[in-house]
Amino acid sequence: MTDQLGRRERKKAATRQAISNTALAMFLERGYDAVGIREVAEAADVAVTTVFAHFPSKEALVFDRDQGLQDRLVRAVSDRDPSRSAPDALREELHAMVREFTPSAASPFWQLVASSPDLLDYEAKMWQRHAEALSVAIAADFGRSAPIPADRALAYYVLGVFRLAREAADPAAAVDEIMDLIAAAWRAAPTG
Amino acid sequence: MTDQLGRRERKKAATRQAISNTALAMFLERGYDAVGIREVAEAADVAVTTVFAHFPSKEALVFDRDQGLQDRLVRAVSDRDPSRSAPDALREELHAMVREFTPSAASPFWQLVASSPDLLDYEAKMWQRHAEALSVAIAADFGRSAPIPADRALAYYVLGVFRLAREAADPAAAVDEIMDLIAAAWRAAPTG
DNA sequence: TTGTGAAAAGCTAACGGTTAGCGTTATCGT
DNA sequence: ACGATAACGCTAACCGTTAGCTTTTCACAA
Repeated sequence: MTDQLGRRERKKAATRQAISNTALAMFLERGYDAVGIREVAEAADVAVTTVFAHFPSKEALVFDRDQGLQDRLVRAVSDRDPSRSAPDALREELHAMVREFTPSAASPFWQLVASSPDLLDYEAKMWQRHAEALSVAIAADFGRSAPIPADRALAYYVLGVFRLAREAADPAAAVDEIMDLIAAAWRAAPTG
Repeated sequence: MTDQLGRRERKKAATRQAISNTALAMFLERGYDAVGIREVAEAADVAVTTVFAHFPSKEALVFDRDQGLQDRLVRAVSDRDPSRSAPDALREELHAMVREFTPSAASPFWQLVASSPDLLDYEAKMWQRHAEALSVAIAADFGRSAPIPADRALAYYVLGVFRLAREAADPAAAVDEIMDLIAAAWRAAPTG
């Protein structure tokens, strides 16, 4: 578990963890807007500048955990069983994701995110950052080496399912309803 | 032109115009980031608090002009010649909009917007604010009194065309390419 | 072991957008 | 003419964020 990391990098990672843990705990306890960066730094016993040395923004403190979630859709396309269509693989993955983050069984974490417009905006941009990667995977699925606008559009639509489904009364049903639209659009996309 | 407005409201409107005009001129001349709110207030000869009494944010100063642009897509659906399909009407409207704001013949105003991430974000949110209105119009087109997730998805897709087309090498071709996808999705949407 | 360079962390001070609190003036309805 | 209130102003601050510069801590080689 000591990972062959030098003392230096271990301490750096520890500082980062301490800041992130402290911040998340404070946000969950008192609310995102009610806790300032200066307070977080104070509680973690570091300087404000150190906080920003590890995290590019206040919002990034919150989302330090669920890294890797973003790549699930890309992998669902790229690493799928070749016998399945890409839209089918995406549909299943989206079902799983929505099941985890559905508002009824909402974890405190997602309630926190939902409580702040800043965090919702930041989350939306996190997804958009992966739109390009997903569009490349989709282009490859069509046999293209680079994405055309139609590929980017499909990626944009798939990434939107999560948001739209979360806001729907029945998220699981919404995933199917919307994926039916996307599957139809997929069939209409230029091939080769 | 005096509009039976009282002196009070005329003065208020005049102040608002003065602030907006001054700000936009300064932004265009020196760049959005290089001009601070305090400078704008100074140049317009008002207090900083007065600026924020008229505009909710610095970004809103820039977009005070092109109000009404947002409703074009909603009107394209609601007020169209009944002989045409909604996707066809939207396609034409989107072609017109992309023609006006294409980067080649970009007006200084749109160059200003493109120069600042803050302004691009704000613009994106302006569109999203109209997603609900467009989804209602689309639901009505299907004979529904309230939008279902599929309607919201279609609205989301149509609003995305503008952004995707602007980033494409050939914006006009991209509009057609993407609208073909949307038309296919439209056909797959639940009816009634 | 010691010296050296660099990464990590710290401090101070500020900037720019935004807001709260509170007073002042002008205008409106009666 | 008068009281209510909208519009505006001033001051002072808060908050996220960054620049500039110093100090601590480690890695590595002489």
